Amino acid sequence: MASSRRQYPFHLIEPKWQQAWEQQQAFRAFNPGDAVPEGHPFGIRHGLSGKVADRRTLPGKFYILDMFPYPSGAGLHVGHPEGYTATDILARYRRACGFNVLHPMGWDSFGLPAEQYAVKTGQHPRVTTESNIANFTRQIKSLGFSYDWSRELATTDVDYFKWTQWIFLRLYNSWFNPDSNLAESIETLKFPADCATEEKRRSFRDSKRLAYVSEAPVNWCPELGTVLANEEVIDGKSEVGGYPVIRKPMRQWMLRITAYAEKLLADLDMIDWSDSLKEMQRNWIGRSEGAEVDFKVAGSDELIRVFTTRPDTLFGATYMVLAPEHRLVDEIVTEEQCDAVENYRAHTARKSDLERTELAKEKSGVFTGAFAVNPVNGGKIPIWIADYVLASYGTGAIMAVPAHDTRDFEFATKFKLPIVQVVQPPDGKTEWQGFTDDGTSVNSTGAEVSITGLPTPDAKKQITAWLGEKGLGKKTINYKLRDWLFSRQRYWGEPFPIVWKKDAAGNLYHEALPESSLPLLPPSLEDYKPTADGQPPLARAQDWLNLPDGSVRETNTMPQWAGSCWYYLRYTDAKNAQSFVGRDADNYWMASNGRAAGVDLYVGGTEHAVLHLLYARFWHKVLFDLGCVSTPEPFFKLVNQGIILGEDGQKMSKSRGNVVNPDDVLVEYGADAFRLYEMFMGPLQDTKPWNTKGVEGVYRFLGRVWRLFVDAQAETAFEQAEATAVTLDAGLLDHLLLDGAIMDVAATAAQLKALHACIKKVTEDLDGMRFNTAISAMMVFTNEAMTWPTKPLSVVKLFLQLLAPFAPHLAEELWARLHSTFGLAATSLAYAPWPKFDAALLVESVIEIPVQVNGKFRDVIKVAADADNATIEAAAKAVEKAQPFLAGKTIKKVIIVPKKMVNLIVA
RNA sequence: GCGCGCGUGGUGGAAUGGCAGACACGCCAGACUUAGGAUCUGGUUCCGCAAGGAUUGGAGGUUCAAGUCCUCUCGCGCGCACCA
Repeated sequence: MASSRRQYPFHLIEPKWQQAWEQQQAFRAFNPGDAVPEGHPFGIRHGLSGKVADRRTLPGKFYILDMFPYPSGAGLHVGHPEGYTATDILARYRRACGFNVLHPMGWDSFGLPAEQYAVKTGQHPRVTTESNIANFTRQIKSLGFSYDWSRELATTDVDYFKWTQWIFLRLYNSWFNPDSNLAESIETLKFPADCATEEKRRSFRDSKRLAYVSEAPVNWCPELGTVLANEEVIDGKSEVGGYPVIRKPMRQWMLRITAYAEKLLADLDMIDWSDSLKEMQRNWIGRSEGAEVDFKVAGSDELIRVFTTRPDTLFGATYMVLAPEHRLVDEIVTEEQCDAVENYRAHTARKSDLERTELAKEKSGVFTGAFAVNPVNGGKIPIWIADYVLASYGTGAIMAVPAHDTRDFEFATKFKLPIVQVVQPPDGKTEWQGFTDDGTSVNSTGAEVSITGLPTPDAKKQITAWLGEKGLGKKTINYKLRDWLFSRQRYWGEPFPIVWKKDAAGNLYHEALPESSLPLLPPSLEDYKPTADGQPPLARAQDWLNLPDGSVRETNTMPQWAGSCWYYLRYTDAKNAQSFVGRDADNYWMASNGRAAGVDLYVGGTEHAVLHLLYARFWHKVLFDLGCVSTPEPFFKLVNQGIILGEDGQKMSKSRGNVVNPDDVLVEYGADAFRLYEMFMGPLQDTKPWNTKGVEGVYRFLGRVWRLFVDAQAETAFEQAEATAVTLDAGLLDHLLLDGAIMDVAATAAQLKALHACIKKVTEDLDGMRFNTAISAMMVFTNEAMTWPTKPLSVVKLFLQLLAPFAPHLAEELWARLHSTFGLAATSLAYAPWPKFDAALLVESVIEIPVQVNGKFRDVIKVAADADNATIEAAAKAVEKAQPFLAGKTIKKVIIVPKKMVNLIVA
């Protein structure tokens, strides 16, 4: 701090305006039906002051959303405000353009760290969470973001998670009807004829719900005493602490996201996300088209169904592989092979999924002793088990075509299994062994069917059709996407509104609580650890757990993703007590704006490219099918901000000691400089290193803007007054006077041109989210304006409007001073109409045109803007610097691009 | 391995197929100054005294004209990764 003199008194200006905005609720967004308070700047701008707004009188909406943060104990890092600054600039810009802007902030506040702290200290997670939220709020507010804080929410708010639980009940009470291709109420489900008893009907219904129960292996960490999400497990160890994690089957709640695989894939086409992001979602969904084919087991009635994307290679199937867990393994294994198979299965069962994939570069497997019959040619092929076939994908069994599949090729090579060519590569030179691309079928003729000679796509079609006719197989689509494991054995999450009961036969079954019983609060506990026998912490609360009628509550809680799946909807109607979101609010804020629909702009880190964004799209689509929301997609345009690296170009981390704390930067340079620097570093989407010298650069720019407006002598007086003042308050700013060169005079043509060039550039760059070049345009303007002997009021005023979204505090202060000095009516800068540039002012009468000789730049000529080609050609030929290259040569051709350039082609 | 993206001064980065390096950092020189780590002015891609030449990872190509379009290649980053 002591290192240098302040460029300008941001330490007084910034708190002053932050308070003013808060007092005025300047950035409150109004819903249809809201009364706009008398004198609110939004009301004044739009003629709604003191009136009740409705859809007809409200201007068009613009919904700009940040991914809400998890309020960690570490506080904000410089990566958070990068996206927040970008959205804030755009929110302020859109407001100035006349939109009704929704720009909210909230907290993704359930989560493991607060719970682990609770386990260690006994401190209730809510206490930790609230103090972290308070710290995040302070930091975010100190940056001057124009959030509508009246809509603030936290996923841990009872009024919020009540509705998260409500949405869960909607999922629970719905099924996906393949005929309508929609989620529907479970009441519309038709029972098959054999569902005679209530038990059977219940079990059938439960098997169709979008939220259902299954036994699935989970990542259990005995040391931490908790289950971890897949993304919390790295190399078989817990991300926190590095303790071993084992796979353990447990009763789990699942959400049937796979029912939406096709819609989640297809609807990517209607939204404006980056190609790479869409690609990540497509990869995750992993659609693949192929066929299911049934193979008979020789000497048995059993059929083994395989999935293949290459039915055209069926004639080349020389063996078959089942996943070790495949249910038919026990049925078909021969006595001699029994021990070997059992050993192998036991061995793979001990491996985690990770070990099975990453460590098993070398193929392994065991022969079962059984054989299958290839349906196309009757050939007997051996059946193996191997862990390179996954039980969870396709049918858990494959036909192996070693000639044309890399994995099968490796396996066959290792175990000396036959390799038969059935595809000829298109060019004769390519080796057919291991050739996996399209080619022409060969050696593919059987007694009943032949595809020899057909190109791969035709061969696929033909063989699939034949299989279908014979009832041996059919065209199938498979997805990598799995159903979503939705339960966690934790305390600090939403409890499931579910109870367990026993039927007459003593079988457990689940039942939803009625909506009227929501919210279901978690019990208070002394100890947040799981029980000794591994039950989730909620099982400790006996009073809570056991209901008077003998039923028992579900003890799992929902994962952190649950709350973030719908928070953007709640923001539109954050205080609604009757509904998760009101129909009018949803209709207004999520309306189409003439394009797809939903949130107009969503900005956040790429780490949520798949999980959060896929989960939220899924919930949204279910709610859409059920008629609860009006749009099929939640987020129309999505932008990922890049990562900010440390000054050393490395990822910021405590251990490297290269973490930049926004609080420190703010003390030294102020919020406006911080915001400006975050945007000036480079394109929003890029990864880029922090550089404190760069902050100083934009800080100096703000200082130049300050000196453009403020009288130098008055500033010296102000500094002396400040030095002797007992208390520092904004009143000291009244010592400042505007620079005398700012006058209410007509602007020169050059001044107007500089201004309007700046308006044009800043406007276009804001529309394209090119913040760095917009800032550079304002620097260019300032550098030029510094040289002006007089600074016309009309020009510098408009410049402040351009600056306002970027450096709102400084702009507001100078705006207010300008208005008071010239006796103008005080208007709110935040709602002042965005300036329009006048293209006529940018037109030059004389323009410079580059002259090239043989495509090489030699000089520029100055000609009238409307000069004809003959004039330009003559001028170009006369250019002095071109003469040495023209001498003694004939000009063969002259290329003139009007107003752009001249190219003289010589021989 | 597959997919996506990116390679421009000492640095961050600009450039609808038409004057490469805007703007900023850093550096150099000067002015003001007791002082400068404030401010202001000028310079700053490389080679060359200059004229001029070279130059956007590398090699080809298309074009009157290529950082920009095409092909190949090298390097970096991200994502997925035995998905049949």
